[in-house]
Amino acid sequence: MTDHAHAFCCPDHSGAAPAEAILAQAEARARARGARLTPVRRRTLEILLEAHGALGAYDVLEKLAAEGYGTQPPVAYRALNFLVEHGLAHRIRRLNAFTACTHPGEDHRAAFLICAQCNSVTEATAPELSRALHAAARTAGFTIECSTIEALGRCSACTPA
Amino acid sequence: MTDHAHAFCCPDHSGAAPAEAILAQAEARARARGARLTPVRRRTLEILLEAHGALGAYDVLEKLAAEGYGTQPPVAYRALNFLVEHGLAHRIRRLNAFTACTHPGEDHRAAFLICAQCNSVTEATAPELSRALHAAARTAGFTIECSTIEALGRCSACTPA
DNA sequence: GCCTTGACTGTTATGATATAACAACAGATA
DNA sequence: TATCTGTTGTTATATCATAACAGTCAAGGC
Ligand SMILES: [Zn+2]
Ligand SMILES: [Zn+2]
Ligand SMILES: [Zn+2]
Ligand SMILES: [Zn+2]
Repeated sequence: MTDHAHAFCCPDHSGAAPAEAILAQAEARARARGARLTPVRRRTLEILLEAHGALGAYDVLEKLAAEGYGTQPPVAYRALNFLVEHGLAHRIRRLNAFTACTHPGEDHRAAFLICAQCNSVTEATAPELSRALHAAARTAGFTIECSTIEALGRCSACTPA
Repeated sequence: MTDHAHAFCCPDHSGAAPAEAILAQAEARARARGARLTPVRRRTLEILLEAHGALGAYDVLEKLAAEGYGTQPPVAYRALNFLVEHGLAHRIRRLNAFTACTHPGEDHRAAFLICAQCNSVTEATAPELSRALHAAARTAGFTIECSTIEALGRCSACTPA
């Protein structure tokens, strides 16, 4: 499990309310792009939303399998990749894991803040950051297609006051 | 092979000269930190420096093994992790690969520009970028310990004029 | 001198992550 | 109906990474 059991660690998951709103947004976004949020895909997104922190593909697979979906790795990877391609989830490379996008619909270039203590992953929208990266790339004559920004450290809940 | 054979693709490797300078810097830096740049470790760094683009651990292992060093994965991973820990190499997470640091000695937080066409990896020092990331984190009450910034796209050599 | 210690290198074995290739099916379309 | 496309599922395999243990060697204490 890439997950963890700690309570009240993830600011974004302190209430269950936003999950439904995010699912509705996701549904709308998928439809708008001509993509189908099929049962496995939707359930995969729900699983990510239910999780505190990011989940590994095999963690997701375990849950899907237990619910009667396919039992083999491609089932999870396909659903996860679909979600990532459509901006409904993000891949956290440092963790070899995935997390639901906390604000789908917006066209965002986010940075991920990974808490080394409670494993929570916070998605920080940072337009300035994106701008700085593009500027640095331009200086090198490099054209960015996509980027990954991840930081490891302590979240606010895990930082002693 | 994570490597590639394309000629004149990597601006940083167009001449062989800098490699020796970097090795000398690396040696100095290691000694200054009380670390030993042993034969395997040094050779591993050389292998990374000789490579265009980043190399996977098993690519490095293959070369080490061919030269009489150990033949098993831990040999490569240990040397690579040593180099990363001492700032002499970097891990490129998107590629599951490693690249030599092109300017060891400086205490830098770099961004990596990965060319999707020629596989070259350019290390861009970007103080503003680092500053923006720390600012974004601070807003979220997050304290950064270390960070990863990687961009995928086209390098200058692979961009049609 | 000789023994202990700690860092280093090598091994075997295993674990964790990810994809290729193929078969079956369902809804859309002509 | 026949066909096409996208989706799901499977088996098998590839790729990346680490745990645990054994042998080597040089430095420092006795
Ligand atoms: Zn997002
Ligand atoms: Zn935390
Ligand atoms: Zn560097
Ligand atoms: Zn290129």
